[in-house]
Amino acid sequence: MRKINTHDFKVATRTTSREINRRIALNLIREHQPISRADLARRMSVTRGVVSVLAQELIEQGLIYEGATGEVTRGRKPTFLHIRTRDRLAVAVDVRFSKTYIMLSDFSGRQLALEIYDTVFAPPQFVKELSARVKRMLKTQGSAGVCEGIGVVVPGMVDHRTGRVLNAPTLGWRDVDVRDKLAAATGLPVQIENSGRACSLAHLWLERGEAAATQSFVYVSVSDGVGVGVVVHGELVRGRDHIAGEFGHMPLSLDGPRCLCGMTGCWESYVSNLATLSRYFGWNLSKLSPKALHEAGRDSFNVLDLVARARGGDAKANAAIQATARFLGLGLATVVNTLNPDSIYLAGEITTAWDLIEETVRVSLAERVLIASAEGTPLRVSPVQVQPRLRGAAALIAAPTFAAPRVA
Amino acid sequence: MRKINTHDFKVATRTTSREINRRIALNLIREHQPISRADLARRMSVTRGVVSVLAQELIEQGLIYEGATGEVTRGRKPTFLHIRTRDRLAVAVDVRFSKTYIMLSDFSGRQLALEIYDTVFAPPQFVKELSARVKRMLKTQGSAGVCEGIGVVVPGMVDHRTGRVLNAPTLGWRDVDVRDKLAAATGLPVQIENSGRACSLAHLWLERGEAAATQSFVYVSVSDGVGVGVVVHGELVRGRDHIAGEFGHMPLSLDGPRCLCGMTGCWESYVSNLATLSRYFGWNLSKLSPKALHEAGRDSFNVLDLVARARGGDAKANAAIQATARFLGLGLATVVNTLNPDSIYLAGEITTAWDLIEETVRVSLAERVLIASAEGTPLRVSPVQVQPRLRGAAALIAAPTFAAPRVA
DNA sequence: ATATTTTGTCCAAACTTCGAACAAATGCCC
DNA sequence: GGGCATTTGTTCGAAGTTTGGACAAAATAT
Repeated sequence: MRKINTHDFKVATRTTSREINRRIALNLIREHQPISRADLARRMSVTRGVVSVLAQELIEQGLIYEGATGEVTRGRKPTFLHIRTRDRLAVAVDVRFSKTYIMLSDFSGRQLALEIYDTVFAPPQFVKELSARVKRMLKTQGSAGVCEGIGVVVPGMVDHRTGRVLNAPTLGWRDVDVRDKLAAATGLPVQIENSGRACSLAHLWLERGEAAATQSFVYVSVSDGVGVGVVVHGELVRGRDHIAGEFGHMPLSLDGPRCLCGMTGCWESYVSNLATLSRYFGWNLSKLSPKALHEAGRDSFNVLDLVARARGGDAKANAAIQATARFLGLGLATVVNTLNPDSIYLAGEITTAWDLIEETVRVSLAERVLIASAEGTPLRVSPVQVQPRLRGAAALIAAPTFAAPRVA
Repeated sequence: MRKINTHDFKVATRTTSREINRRIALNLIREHQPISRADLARRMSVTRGVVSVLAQELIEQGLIYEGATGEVTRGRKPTFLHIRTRDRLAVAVDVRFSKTYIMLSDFSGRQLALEIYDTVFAPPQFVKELSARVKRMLKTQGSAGVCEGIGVVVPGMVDHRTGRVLNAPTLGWRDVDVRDKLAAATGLPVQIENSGRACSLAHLWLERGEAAATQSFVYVSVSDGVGVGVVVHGELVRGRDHIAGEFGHMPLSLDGPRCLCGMTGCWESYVSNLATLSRYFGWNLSKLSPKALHEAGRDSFNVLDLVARARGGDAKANAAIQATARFLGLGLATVVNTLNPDSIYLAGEITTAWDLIEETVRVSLAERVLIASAEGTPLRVSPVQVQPRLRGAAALIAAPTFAAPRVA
């Protein structure tokens, strides 16, 4: 039950009904393709006549196409409808401390090309280098279709509306305009988003199958920091100042370990890769300088190695991982108690040890969850190889095509 | 940008546009009444012809009525349209440990009658007593209009969909069916909701003026416990297990004081009325038995008295209040970091000392908020006398009349 | 008195969905 | 092979919408 915003509403015109139904049809085709008009009509509970017109319009708009005819036991063979995603392209960019990733993707999130290079930090050079590489990639690899925009994912706080990077400590960026500069250099529309939120967008817009059914979920990505994307009622929550989802900096204990953000006791300071490694090596985070902390995090030995040692029987490694798992669960309990999502998705290096830590996470989660039924909140691990950040960047461009029309 | 739920959508029919626009018109009339058709047409950017038809239908449905003609400098005088709320009634019930409150309210949340009696705990007797009183109240005071339902607010966890009280520790209720029993006894539709969430509903649906503009806010009610209602994009978040909003039990420090819920270090255990009083009297909560805790909370000396002493120059009283204010701000920081609402509304006895504590709350909030702009999140105190819980109960019944139609 | 302005209604045009009829395509049965 | 049933996809009139403009009514300004 949504309240109408009397300061920002949209009245229905005589074409609104058609717009709504066209968009519903598009999403049903996306989910059930290949699908016939008759089948679509049954799913929508409208007459085949209406679907015929809707399909015609979607074909004219280039959003779907007619494919082969299907087989049925009796009667006229249906002509199948398909989503046109193959030749609609997006460039996805993931800027990280060490490397910048450029992926050419189609609108279904499928990877067509991938390029990795050392991140350039100075914003003007960053834009110059990136736009040159994007243009080259589109020239050599983009013959399959038309590129409709560039999605950029940044580890830090981003004002998605204005396209400015408010604060990305690992890159050393403060209030930097990336979107407009990059748009000017490439001539393509650019969208920019925080990495945690981008991952949730990837899940919301590009995931297929049963996972696509949840309209309210939280995506928690644990790596150098803890990135979180919150999706409520099928919509990403960005918030007044575009910082919604920063669960990483809620306190587990106000006087806990020192966090990179400058505060103490943040969830992130208990579960980040650095925290996990610190437990193993016995580092005292509060005593290390910020610079030393960063270098420690970039060390050649990382959490994946630690997981390997734990699997190899290293008890100390396992203990470090289990401790992280425990704090992961305790923090997730707050996510469950406050947002009570349909499910929680986890990503990051530590999740490669999911079989080792699931029990510990669940037990500690249950410890601080208020009612028993909420202990059953599904926890799902999103596999590392799907590159949620890059897919999220692509989703920034692809999503508007499939979103519900704004109404009332 | 909302994703369409392909498993639960609603196609547009030929009457959908009209439904949408009728509902928009209704809400605009509600906000700007008295308002003429012509003015409404300008606000909606549609022709007066359309508004004429919409208004006619709303009149036939009994949702609005024509009032006096207005004054205008030139031209034909407009006939004003008004919302019909005076003769549409709801019964609001607030069940608390000591007393049960019954309010007869119109659809604008205005109080027509109020009855207070000692709470009956045994569920069957509770329903019997309550339904008898409701019926009597409607007979004696309800001549002004038609009662369209009963809204019940309970201090505990509630499954709003099934109408069951999952767990209300202060009442000693576990998995009790209230809604259907009460509906059967009175013959009226019954809605039931948790008190924190109900307060946010009151704010969302019954507040007038600028406060009504925020579509994303958090309502924090501090009394025996901490009740929180989360509204995102104009819609209350209930969650998978109907526990969304339980910020009261997120940890500030995992090894903090014992909470009534059985866990330790919950925000509630730092800022509840009991916690504030304990600081003043030097109680050790962890050592008191649950029963003693309850009795301490029911003592004759309460937070209002403590505030009075602080105003009177009692330094110890002031210190206790300031400590609570500090923890209030630290907890609110997590609300800001995770949901980043447009504004936060505060209620409860402690807010009567807002002039004394605002600075402390703001400073500690700023301490743990991630970016400077978010420190400016408006904190507003909702005055005690407006009875947010009872208004929330009324909102449960009144809201469906004004909600946006479900579409796509 | 007349002109001007504003409100509210009315009507044809354009655009929807809805329901039913119809043509096309295919398999089954004799 | 011919008829029949079944399914798909299109077409068309009916009914419900907004759109844009015309028009009457009502009130003030000149």
